[in-house]
Amino acid sequence: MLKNPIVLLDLVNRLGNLMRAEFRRIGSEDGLQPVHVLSLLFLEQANRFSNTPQALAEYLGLTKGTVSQSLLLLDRRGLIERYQDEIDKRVVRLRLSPQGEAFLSETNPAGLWQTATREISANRVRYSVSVLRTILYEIQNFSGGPAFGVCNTCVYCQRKSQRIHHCTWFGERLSGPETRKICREQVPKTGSLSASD
Amino acid sequence: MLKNPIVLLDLVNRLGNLMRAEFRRIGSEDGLQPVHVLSLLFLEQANRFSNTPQALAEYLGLTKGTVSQSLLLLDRRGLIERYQDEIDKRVVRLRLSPQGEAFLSETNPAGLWQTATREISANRVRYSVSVLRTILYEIQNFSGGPAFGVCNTCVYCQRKSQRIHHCTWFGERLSGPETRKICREQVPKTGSLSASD
DNA sequence: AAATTTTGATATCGATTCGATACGATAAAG
DNA sequence: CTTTATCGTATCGAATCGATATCAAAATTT
Repeated sequence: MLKNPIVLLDLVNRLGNLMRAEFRRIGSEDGLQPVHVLSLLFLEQANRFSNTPQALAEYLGLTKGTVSQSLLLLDRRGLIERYQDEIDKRVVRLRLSPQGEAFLSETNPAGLWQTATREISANRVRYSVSVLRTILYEIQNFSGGPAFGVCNTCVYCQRKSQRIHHCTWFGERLSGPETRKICREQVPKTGSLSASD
Repeated sequence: MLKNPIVLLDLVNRLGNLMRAEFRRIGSEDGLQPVHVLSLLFLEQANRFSNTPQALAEYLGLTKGTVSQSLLLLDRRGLIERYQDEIDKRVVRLRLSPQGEAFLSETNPAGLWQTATREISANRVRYSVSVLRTILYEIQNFSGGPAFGVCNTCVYCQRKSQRIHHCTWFGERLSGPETRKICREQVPKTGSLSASD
């Protein structure tokens, strides 16, 4: 009999393929490839420690050279903006341009997914998220790359008061909204990996 | 706050990207691209109603022309065998060649995934499978393509006796092992979508 | 039974991705 | 100050991929 983890892998692959096809459809009107849509979605979610070409390359599992080309295209189309980092001048920071944000809100690449998950209870979604996140974290352990988790489920994220959080990894203050973005240095709290969070 | 279904989508995308990179690594020694490894994995699992170029194209979310090229390469490398269907002579059937099977067993493309899921309980895997399968089925409803589920969780799969099953869709007998492969016409039983199966 | 339409698969072509490699600029280490 | 490492970009060749056209077989209609 097929081992259940393999069935799960098959589902992840297939859902990935389907969403890839959906992103292709979404982007085709504007001449964008799936990788471009994925890049825009990433930049929408990445926090200020993770909005670099390098981080995007790790997120997509591609080389930085390849990603550099995709970013060039997005820049030419005016969908993203690139600017130099103040402190480390080798680093390029990325953000969505107003057009990029408009593209996402108009096309809503996740629309199909949202429709498909409408009837699924929040509990079941949360449970699945915790399982997949555990797997992601394990894969990161074995293959070295960052896991890219949501900031507020990270061991380094400390809540100082109602509104103020602090990241003990980067040693910086975080606003509330910032703690809901995804970060390349995220290390999940053990509690956030269980089904009961 | 980010809606949980979006977090789940992000995880599926990211895991898909990572496994894609892993498949690239696996195939690189033999000059195979990720899509080729995915194709071999599909053929390993597809039942005899689903081992055609068309089904593979739907599974991968690619056009049949594109898939035809990939299959040509796999054929040239001797990893798959193609043969004409007896009844419908337009249809080409696909199967792994001995070399193809050897490739999968030697490289074990799912190895990283198996390692990463080792510590996760069978229950949690099953639960996640049921959630993702529900989503997959919903996406199929909206976008038209087949869902590719495991045969024995299908409404058309009837158990006649200890060893004999029957598919009321294709109207053919099925052996036990056959009911554990994936089929393009699979329609999940409602019970198999709940968390309690 | 003949003509039409549909379906499965392949071939060709151009655009684009992607990895490998090399390169330049900045930062860090010694 | 020299060396080394890191981040990003540029170039090139191989390969994917979609669009379109074509071919053959089956299904449908007339």
